Amino acid sequence: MSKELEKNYDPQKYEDSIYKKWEESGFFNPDVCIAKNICESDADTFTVALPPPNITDKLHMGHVVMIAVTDILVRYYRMRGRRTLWIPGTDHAAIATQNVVEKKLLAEENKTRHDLGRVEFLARMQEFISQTQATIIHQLKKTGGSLDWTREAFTLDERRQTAVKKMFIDMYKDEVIYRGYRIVNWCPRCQSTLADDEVEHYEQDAKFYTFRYAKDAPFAISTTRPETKLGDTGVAVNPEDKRYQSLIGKTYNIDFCGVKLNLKIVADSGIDMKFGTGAVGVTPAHSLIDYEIAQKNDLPVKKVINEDGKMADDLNNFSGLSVIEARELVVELLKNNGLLEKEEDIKNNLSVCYRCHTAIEPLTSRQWFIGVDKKLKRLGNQSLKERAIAVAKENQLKFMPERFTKRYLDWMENLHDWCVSRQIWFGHRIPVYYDIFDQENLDGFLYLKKDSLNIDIEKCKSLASTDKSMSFITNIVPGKNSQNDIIVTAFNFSFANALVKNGVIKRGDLIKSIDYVEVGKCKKWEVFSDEKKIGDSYVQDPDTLDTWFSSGMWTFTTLGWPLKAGRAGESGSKNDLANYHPMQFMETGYEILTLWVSRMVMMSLFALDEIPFENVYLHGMVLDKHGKKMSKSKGNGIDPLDMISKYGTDATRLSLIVGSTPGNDMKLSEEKIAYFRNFTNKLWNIARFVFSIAGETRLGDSPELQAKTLADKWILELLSQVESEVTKKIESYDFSGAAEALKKFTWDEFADWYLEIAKIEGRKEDMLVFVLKKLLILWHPFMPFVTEAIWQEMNNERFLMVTQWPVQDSSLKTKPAKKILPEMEIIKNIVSALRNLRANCKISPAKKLRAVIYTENSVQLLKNNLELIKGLRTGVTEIEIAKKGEKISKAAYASVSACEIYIPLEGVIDLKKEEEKIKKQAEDLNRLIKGLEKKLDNADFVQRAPKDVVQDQVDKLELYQTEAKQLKNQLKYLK
RNA sequence: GGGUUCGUAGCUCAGUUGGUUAGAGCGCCACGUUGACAUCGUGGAGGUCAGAGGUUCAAAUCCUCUCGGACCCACCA
Repeated sequence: MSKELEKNYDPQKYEDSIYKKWEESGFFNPDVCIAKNICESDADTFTVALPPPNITDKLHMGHVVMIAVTDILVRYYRMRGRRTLWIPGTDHAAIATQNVVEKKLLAEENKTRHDLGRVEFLARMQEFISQTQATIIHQLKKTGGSLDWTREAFTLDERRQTAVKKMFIDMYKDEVIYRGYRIVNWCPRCQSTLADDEVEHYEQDAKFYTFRYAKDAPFAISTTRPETKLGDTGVAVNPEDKRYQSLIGKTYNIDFCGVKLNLKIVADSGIDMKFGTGAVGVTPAHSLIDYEIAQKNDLPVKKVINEDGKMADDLNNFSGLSVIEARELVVELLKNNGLLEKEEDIKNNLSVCYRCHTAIEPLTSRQWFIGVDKKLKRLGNQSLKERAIAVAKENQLKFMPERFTKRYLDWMENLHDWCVSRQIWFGHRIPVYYDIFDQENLDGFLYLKKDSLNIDIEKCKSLASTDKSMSFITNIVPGKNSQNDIIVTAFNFSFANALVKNGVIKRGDLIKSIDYVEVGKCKKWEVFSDEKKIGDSYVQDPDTLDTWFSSGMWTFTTLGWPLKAGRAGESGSKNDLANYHPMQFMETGYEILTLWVSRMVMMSLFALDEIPFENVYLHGMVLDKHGKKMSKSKGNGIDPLDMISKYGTDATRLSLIVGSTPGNDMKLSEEKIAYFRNFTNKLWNIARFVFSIAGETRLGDSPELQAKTLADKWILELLSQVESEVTKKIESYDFSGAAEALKKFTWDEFADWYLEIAKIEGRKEDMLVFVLKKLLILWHPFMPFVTEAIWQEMNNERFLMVTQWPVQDSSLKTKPAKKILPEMEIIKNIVSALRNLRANCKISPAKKLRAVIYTENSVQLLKNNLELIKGLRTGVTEIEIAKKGEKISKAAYASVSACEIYIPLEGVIDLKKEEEKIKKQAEDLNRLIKGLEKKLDNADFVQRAPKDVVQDQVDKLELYQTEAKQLKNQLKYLK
């Protein structure tokens, strides 16, 4: 009785149930593998953290690449007996996710987050997450990644919150984190700061204005942004510039469009004398470069654009105008007063927010920074930047492909302090607290939640009138302050203090009802994580941390940090940090090398003084078949889940592996995926055939193997070659090459030759089962589902997933020999030649033919394998074999492997046509021969080239000459 | 402006330190359906390796330049 498989492999039928079985087996978890003796407790580790997909994402092809690549290695090393751990999780992606929910809120309820308030808004966020997070996790499981779900993490869950707080506090204590008043990238729409690399640049048409500030100004300046000139506090010139040298150091009081400017002329060698007028208005509050010039020259910083993208209060006519309106007004006034000297069209780069594409405003703001140049005792008196550079230079941290090391180093070397505070609500809130009743300079305001306090307004008014330093506002006009749409009452700190002192409000009640505080004005703060300490007296900083702060900690928070490291060699997740850090591998797209990878390195170095991972493999982008980026708006994206349900996970994954190289973009088409679906089906049918030959009872056994025939020896030899080739290629990250070598063996050798031979020779149960099993093992990392499905059908008790990878015999040659088992090659060559002759002469395969083969040395070999030659679809039913014989005329002739083959053709085809074809072939060959002869006549070549190369050429020439002779013979015999 | 990367058959791409007649899949053409597989088989046509120069006995491969595409970084005040 043989077991029968379905005619076609149906991935839908197997994938989900197999994944469930794997999960239930616990083998994704190294602790279970150790307990069940799949690996030793002190085996080498292979640890990876899955780059956590954003919770708002759907899975895209990039994710599948990442999983396919990593899963190949994870499964491979698991089968090799390493302690293998791959930790899954999701990322809260602060700004991105908040944007999605805010858009939704606006569309569905026409509300902003301020309408809801922080608590209610975060509740909505939570609601949203609970749906989307489940989606992405479900999708991750569909990809077949062998992830240890018992260790699943989320960048904003409770453990990560504890870790982030500790990290912040530790960094603060070491003065790596500091509070600074600096120029930052501000997105007026997101109402938040952005990191430098979250800003994108687009070229646009702009006007370049050249003008004098006023009639009495002794210089003209040029700018594309005249409105910012309201904030100028200086004018910079090149110290070499003779036009302005005499002015350096002087100060001018100027009326610029009705606004008083106090401009000091300073020298800066960075100024290009040839560009514009050679004099640059310095706007410290709204340009990074100007800010730096201002710092060097002690110029004051004057902020003229507010966080809402509108002009500041004290600019008379300009106040409250948008940036664009202000620009138009400035230009108009300049024109009216005859101050505008030039107006040119130029191209310049507009900076926009990478999330919402709103133009960003550089402006000064009080923010939290990570000082990358701060020397740290814990890092041997090196800075984060220095250590992060050193680990890459010392090759502790390796990149694949290597060229990305350079990009990493370039980026690191130019790194500025990193602004980590974000003015959004969704994320890790900064653990900084302010006692607003204990501020030396109480000029800040606090805004109350709508209807949160019942206060006697009249009483407040009378209280306020007693002291000039106290003020309060009610019913603020919406829009004047970006935070105030819902605010009806605001106090300054002095007034709040007075209210508490006079018993109008209880301190705790006041703090509870605060919606927003201008903590930027506070000069004292505390940093701690102690919930009890917070009590009723502190206001927490409203800001949250840059999303990369927490995702930068991913590699060690997923292993339990800040819990103690635990004990290496002992099982259980409490020992993860000791057992599995640093990780061995990180796989991600090259586009976030700087955004994320570099941050993980710094965070890990700070927390543990260890690199987060040893190897970084960067994959390219998946483009559509025309080489365009896949995007939702273009609608050219290929949805991996559609592909998975249509063609199966294995085919989808393989299509992303074969034909792609690390670091390079790849084009993907549905046809390519379909091709690999065909291949999974081919493998399935190989198994189906083996099952039909070998009885069911035998499938589970590991038969004692006996190679009985030539073909048996040949296929085993090939198999062992391919084993070592695949192993080698996986370890050197050549997944495409490994899969191709395997595919070649599977399809071109095993299926096309050996299975056909098996049908003829018969009694191959053991051989077929043996090779099939090996094939399943070798294919498993690449195609986990179909291989496991077949394995399970073979009644194997153990999972294929934890079956041992064949251990390599190190004596095996690394390069496959050109010809394995020459006798088998002779047979194959003859079969090919027979097919070839027939096809060339366009003889229908149905037409039975007779052949005559003359051979000096292989008579016995051919006679032994006569049935093979006849049976392997040559359509030759009668073969005469002899050492030598009489010449045969009017026959197709071929000579391979020292065998002369004749197929009498009289009455079968048009002999004249055939003759012409052969003549043409002979001409081509002669050309090759002449070339080769010339090469061998060249003394330089013969002397200098390696001997084996020369020998190759000599052999080749001989071969050609023989072939040429054969063609002559062909002509001869055709007549 | 600085840097990276790519340009190989009609299409999508391999081609590892220079060394067989530059490979594969799709598509195309011809023939076929044989005891697993039409999601299949056999055979074939198709390339001056973007262009020019150089190094070398030997270049798709190394160097220089040009053209064309993609990307990264910096940035014009």
